[in-house]
Amino acid sequence: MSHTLGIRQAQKQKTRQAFLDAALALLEEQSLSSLGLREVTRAVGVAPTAFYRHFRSTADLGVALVDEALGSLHPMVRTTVSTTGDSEERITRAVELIARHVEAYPAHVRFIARERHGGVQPVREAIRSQLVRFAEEVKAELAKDPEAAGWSDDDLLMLAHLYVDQMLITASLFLETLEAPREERERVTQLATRQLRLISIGRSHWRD
Amino acid sequence: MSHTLGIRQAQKQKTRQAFLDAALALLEEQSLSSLGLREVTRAVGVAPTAFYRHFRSTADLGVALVDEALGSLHPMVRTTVSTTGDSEERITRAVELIARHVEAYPAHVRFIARERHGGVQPVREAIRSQLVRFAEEVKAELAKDPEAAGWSDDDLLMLAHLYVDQMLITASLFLETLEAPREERERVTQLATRQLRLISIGRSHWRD
DNA sequence: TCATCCAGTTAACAACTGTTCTCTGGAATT
DNA sequence: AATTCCAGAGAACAGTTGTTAACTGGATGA
Repeated sequence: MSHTLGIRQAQKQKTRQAFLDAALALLEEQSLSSLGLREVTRAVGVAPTAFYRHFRSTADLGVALVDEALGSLHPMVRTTVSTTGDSEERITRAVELIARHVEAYPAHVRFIARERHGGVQPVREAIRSQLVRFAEEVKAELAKDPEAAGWSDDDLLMLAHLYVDQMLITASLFLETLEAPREERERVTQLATRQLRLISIGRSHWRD
Repeated sequence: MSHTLGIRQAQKQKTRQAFLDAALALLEEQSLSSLGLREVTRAVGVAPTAFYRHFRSTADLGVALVDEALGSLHPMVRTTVSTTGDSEERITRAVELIARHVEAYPAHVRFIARERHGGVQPVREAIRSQLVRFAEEVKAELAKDPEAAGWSDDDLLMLAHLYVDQMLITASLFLETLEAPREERERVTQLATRQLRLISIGRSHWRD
């Protein structure tokens, strides 16, 4: 059910996407709070005033970038944590999936890591609410596991947050090794795997 | 052995500290990469050119702030992780210490959390190297514990990094609840405590 | 006491910023 | 075919930015 957009709407979405792409590129070497409106329009090749047709401010643009970077990631997270295979299998699968994602969308990952605690409040809030959603989804998957028998809701959510934070830490570690020899990337893989393994062990002995 | 500084050097250090304080205050609502030199001098109440007598650039100032925020924290971390009391006792002690520190130096903590993945490379590097030092120190303390028998150096460092990252996550959580009712702060305390407990359980079953 | 030093000042520079108002030309609607 | 709509352009605004050069006056060391 794809409703064909008019020529006008299509062009508008195209320029809007150009804004997002240009901003993301510029944000590899600075923070959102120093990103200028004119800077972005210059990179897109458009008049400064055109910016206002799409965004109220650079903060607004930032919120849109959060949606682009995290919005489409929810199904992926769900299926990754889903209960197929044994613990060790799931861990290596998760770490590899993070590595692939960082390689495929480095700018998105960098943006999220940078602005999660960055200087623009609405963007921080947008990221925070997405991460809370992730944690809730992970919790829902964890609850399906037979190992979760006897776990309180609070404890499940606690573990889910631990996993989500660990995911972000691992992603930003991979980011740093993007231009490093694969020996370094292997080291990060091993580290993240063992950290997840330790958490997994703690999980299986929690009820004691 | 305190060598009395001349009037001149004393004044210089005083204004330098005024720069650091003013910058830290301004950085509560923005990132370092958007902090202007004139903005800082205006806040200090001094001519723009005076800035160059102390720092080459705002990035340089940022590195100095990293030292101020983390440099004096090493002994505290050492004694916190040190092996006195049982596991549960150490955990509650650590969480409370983090809470106190965030309350006492919120701006420092915010600065570190913000600029750890921020847009200024030299500052990121400075923070990274300090965190590596923390991890090494935590590792050294962990090694003293009888529970560390049979642990490889790599595994000890892996656990140490897990603790350091967890420390930062907890600190930034407390930061968000600074102006919230103490009910919220209590919730964060409980969450952080249980996460550390789970890690601790994983640690004690690691050798299996 | 006198010459040196140097933290902070003053003035000026070209370049840049966000935002407003007015205009245009092609798509969309009637 | 005639009218409305609206994404983007153009020009102008008052303020801001980092950096340079030449200066002042009080602390410093001979």
